[in-house]
Amino acid sequence: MPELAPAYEPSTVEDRLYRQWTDRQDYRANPQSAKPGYSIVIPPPNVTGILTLGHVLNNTLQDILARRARLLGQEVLWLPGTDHAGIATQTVVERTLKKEGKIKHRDDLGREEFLKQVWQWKEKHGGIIIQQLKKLGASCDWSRERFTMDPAYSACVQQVFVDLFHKKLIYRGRRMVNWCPVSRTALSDEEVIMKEQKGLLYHFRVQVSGQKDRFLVIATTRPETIPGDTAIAVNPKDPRYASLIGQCAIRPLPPELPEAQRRIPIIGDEHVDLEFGTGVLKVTPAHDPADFLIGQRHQLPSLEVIDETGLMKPEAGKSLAGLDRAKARTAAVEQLKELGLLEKEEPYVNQVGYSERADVPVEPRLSEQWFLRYPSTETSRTIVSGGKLRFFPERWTKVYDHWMENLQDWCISRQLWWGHRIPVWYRGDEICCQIESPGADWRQDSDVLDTWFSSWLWPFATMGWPEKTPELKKFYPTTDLVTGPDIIFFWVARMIMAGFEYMGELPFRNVYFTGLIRDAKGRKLSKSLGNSPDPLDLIAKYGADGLRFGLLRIAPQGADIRYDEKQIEEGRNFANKLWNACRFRQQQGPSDPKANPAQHPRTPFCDFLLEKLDTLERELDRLYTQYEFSQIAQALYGFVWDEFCARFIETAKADFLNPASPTRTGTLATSDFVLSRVLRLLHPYMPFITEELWITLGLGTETIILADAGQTPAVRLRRTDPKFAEGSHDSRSLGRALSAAGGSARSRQGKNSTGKRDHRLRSRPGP
RNA sequence: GCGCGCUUAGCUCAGUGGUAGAGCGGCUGCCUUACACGCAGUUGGUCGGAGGUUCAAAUCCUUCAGCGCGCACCA
Repeated sequence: MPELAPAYEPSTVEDRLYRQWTDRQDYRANPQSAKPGYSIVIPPPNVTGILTLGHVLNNTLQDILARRARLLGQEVLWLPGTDHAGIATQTVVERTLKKEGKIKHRDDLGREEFLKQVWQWKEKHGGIIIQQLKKLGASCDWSRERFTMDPAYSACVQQVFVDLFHKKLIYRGRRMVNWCPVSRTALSDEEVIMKEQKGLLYHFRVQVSGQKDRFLVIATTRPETIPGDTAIAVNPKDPRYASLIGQCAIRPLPPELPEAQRRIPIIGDEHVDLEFGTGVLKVTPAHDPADFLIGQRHQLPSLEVIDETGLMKPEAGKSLAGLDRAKARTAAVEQLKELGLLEKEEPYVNQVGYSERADVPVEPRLSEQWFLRYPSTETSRTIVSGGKLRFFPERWTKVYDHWMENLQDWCISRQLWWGHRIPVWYRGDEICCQIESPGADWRQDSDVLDTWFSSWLWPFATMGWPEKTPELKKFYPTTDLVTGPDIIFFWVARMIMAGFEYMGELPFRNVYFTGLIRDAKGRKLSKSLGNSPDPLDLIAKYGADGLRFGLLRIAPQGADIRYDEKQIEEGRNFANKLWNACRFRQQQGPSDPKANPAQHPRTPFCDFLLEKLDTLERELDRLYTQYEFSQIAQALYGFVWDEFCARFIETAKADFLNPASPTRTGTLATSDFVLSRVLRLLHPYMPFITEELWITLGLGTETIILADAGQTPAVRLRRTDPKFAEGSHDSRSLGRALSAAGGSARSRQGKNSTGKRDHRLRSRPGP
């Protein structure tokens, strides 16, 4: 038995053990197994992404659940994989090619050649995050790694599209969508982030047609869209303006146009708020969702003045044409001033939708897109509100329910190249929805599908659907899903609906929502702020176990996490503490893997520790059912540090140092028994160090991964000292008893020896 | 505007009816024969404000304030 080093050195252990585990296929899931199944599908990270602290948190939690399930004797499948991440990946590749001077725009390469470049990029960078997860100790079944653009997976996506099309849940329509002028694609409502914007509210006058002195004053935040106005709306109940309904007004821009072409109707519409602004609304059906609806109600023409890249079109007039939206705003205001029509401008704060990826204001835009009317909505809603599919923390059920109650059709087409091509074919006026091309003279729809339209199938498409595979039989529905609340609509809700629609079953039984990791100042971690530590650096510095344990100990359920490197250091310190407790045991002679304290005379301290261990296990069982991961870490920390090291080991020294002590064998047996249990309890959180100690101490010959299987019942003891046991419920009185009985050996010796170290004291600088 | 959450020691947070807790930090002393990634001590809070229920409230109720988040077609 090699002697343990004085300090735990993760770097000498981790890679070696991980290779062993992989070589021995300890993580392989066997669908034929007789054991009860336990499964998790990984939230697939972006294929070109790199590991962040958020991933560390999320995947450590999954690893804990998976390893715990293995120790409880379950057949575990933790299914890994990556996501093609349409917009994100395409943007990165396009930007890189531009930076290298190879292209100015992806059109320079053409669709086919560009896609070749993306695949090359994926091959080169695609494996990085997977390798990083391995460094973390993730016990995924890597033989089943999936990618959302695998041929089999793509076939699932296409099949689902075709199916929903024929069910008439997918349709094509010319509608107002969120348009990102940078990515030049439509977005779903979920990909738009509302941001508060400090702007100005401009009041300008429009002349009522045929009445030289009659003006209406309109308040707007977007004067650049005036050339696209096709009506002026007032509330029919508004006594100020009702009489004007049916008349016309003269749109001021573009001024060079003859007045007849700028004459627009004044209409009455309930949507207009009497209280807001002046009570008069300009209606731009082509560039505002609300105005679009008004336009439909009144059969107004749509006049597009902004193009797909966010530049003003010629229709906007000669002084605006070609300008960017933002610049056009100032220019339009200048024009109004020159025309003497600008009444006033006042500071104004409003909410503006931003593109999640490109971080620019989205432009509401009228275009031909594909939409999905969600399937299986009722079941999906009640399964959560009825508590059959459980969310942790529970409050997210309300958020989910509210969204499900107000479902809007999902815009699923994207004007991108990287993604699943829409399986729809055209020939003249004919349209055909099927996977294979109907013939050479048919042209395929050029759009691809929203990335989430593929990931919503993840729980079953990764297990071989639509075939009835043994994997699906054994592992679907999955047991737990661990993810962030930020994708509750994007992903979680949609997976539930897809699960019911295609498997007739919920996709997972429990969802655990993690918190967001923030820095010490409470800011989100981000690359641009430079406050985002590299997990691999942390692993190098503190070990994977230290990182995992340190982070988990401060990750409260349902709340954001204030990250501080100090806490990872704590994790490392804890690993070292455990290491040394085992090292000390090792120095007393070989351990007995079958140690049974009940068969030996013991001290009261042994009994107290054994009782504490029972309490700990019961407590952990309870906490696991509640997904209270930080409390589990806290309980383990307290047991190892305070109960085992500070109390038990210190008192055990009396036995260890005295070979003649009658309770020596009992103390050794207690030590072995407790360590054997504690290492297994700690293993889900700290897989590397626990395996290393397990094998080195000889507590088991095989891996600790599959060590328990529920085979170790608690040892029931008759109290060696009833009086002591009665008092033992009060840990404080025990602490006093321990001190009296001879604890704190180190401290006493330290004090006793101070006199002998006068030379050292003297050598210090004087007071 | 609607909804949700948070506010407890200097910091980060546990604690859902019964005499205020942990870790870190601070301070004092220790290289001590498992561990200085450590040990022994010690400091520290009228539990955001106000009101109420109760024998008893950090905990339940009402209300106010501050912060954060989600949803929303007031331009």
